[in-house]
Amino acid sequence: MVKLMDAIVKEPFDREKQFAAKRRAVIASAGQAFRRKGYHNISMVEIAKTLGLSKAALYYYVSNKEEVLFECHLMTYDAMDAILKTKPSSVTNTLDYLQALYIDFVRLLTQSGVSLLTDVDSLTDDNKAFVISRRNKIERKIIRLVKEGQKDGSIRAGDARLIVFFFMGALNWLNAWYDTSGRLVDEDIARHFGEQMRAGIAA
Amino acid sequence: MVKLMDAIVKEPFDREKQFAAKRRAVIASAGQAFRRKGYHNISMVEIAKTLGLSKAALYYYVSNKEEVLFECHLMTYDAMDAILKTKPSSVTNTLDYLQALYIDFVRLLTQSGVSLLTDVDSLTDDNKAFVISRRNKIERKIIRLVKEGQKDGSIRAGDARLIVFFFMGALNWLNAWYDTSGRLVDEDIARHFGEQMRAGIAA
DNA sequence: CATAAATTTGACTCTTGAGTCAAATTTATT
DNA sequence: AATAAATTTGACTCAAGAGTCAAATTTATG
Repeated sequence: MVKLMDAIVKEPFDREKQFAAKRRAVIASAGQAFRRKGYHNISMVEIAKTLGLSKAALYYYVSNKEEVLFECHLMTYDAMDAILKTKPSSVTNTLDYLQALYIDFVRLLTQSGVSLLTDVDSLTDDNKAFVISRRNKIERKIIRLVKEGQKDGSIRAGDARLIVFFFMGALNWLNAWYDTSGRLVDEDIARHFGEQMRAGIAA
Repeated sequence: MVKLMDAIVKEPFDREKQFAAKRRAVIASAGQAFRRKGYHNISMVEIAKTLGLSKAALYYYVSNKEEVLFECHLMTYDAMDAILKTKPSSVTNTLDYLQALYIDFVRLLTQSGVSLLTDVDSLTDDNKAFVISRRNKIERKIIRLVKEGQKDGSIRAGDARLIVFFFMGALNWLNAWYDTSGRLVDEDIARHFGEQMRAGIAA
């Protein structure tokens, strides 16, 4: 068995970096599993074995299962925030910009290992609240963009919240079928989703 | 506490009907709970208490938890099949028909207690396969419709499968946020989703 | 190559929740 | 009211999986 963890060794040998990197690898790998089978259908032992570790070793990097789920969510929202920081490249209108963002979101979910997790209800109340607030923050940002687009005439009228829920739903659902329909090319999905999203809201 | 089960008494007194009705009530109530908190975050005891029963009584109607989840899925797909049986009312083109179907789907999810369940991975392999095959059947039917629409010129070109995944995703995701955003009116959601779906695929 | 810190492990404990069952209770019917 | 079937229950068993810990092993560095 190839031990995933071996790959991560950094050079001058910084213990903290090493540890942090392995920890990240643990979270990421667990995230994959959570997405594929669901949080409760995957055990810590399985997660450990996938990485070539024993359960006890896993707990050296992580203090409990829920923490892992929590950090998975954080990783995803960090990545989305990063995309949202991108400024509109030039004179494009809001619709164009929104479409570009959306395509980046799709790419994030298909190409990187990052996934939009669902099992929010399995989180502690505190963590759940935190994760939801981050999601809301992103949602609000996009809603604001839609409203702008409605002002500058590039996006058609209608409840901005519903408009956003619709296409963000399509995005969220991606993870549910993406794994199992291999014959679709990532970039094709991104392009197509970008177009269908745009057509759905263009003025 | 109001015992939900009391409401269901039928008249001439048919034992089988009575039993079947209560059983359905159990499944439906459990389905609500599954949707709200997730299959694994709700115990059989909780489901029982919601109905004013003890766990043991619950097991009089149902042989195990997984069976309940399975039947929830079946109920949903039955309802969707029923909608899909609706023939296009008159001379409308395929796009109009598809939009009408879609609006009915949204209504199904917002107005009735029926919900699109996610925890497919918590099912037995057999049941999982069965449920997925039913979902695929529905998906294929809709894909076929899209292709028809592309032929008759009402729907724009593009990979029919991706087109369907997109708007069905928006639909699936409804359940995730619907509960918690009460200020939206059901019929508004249906109308809006219908429009955005149509605009996204119209030729 | 000695050593101290970092990492890993096997073998545990403990909790939660699914599922069972014999006995108690309720109900429709005579 | 008596009774037989249907329904409900309390009090169990059992398995799975999360989390712990002292001891063993590996590793970077002098």
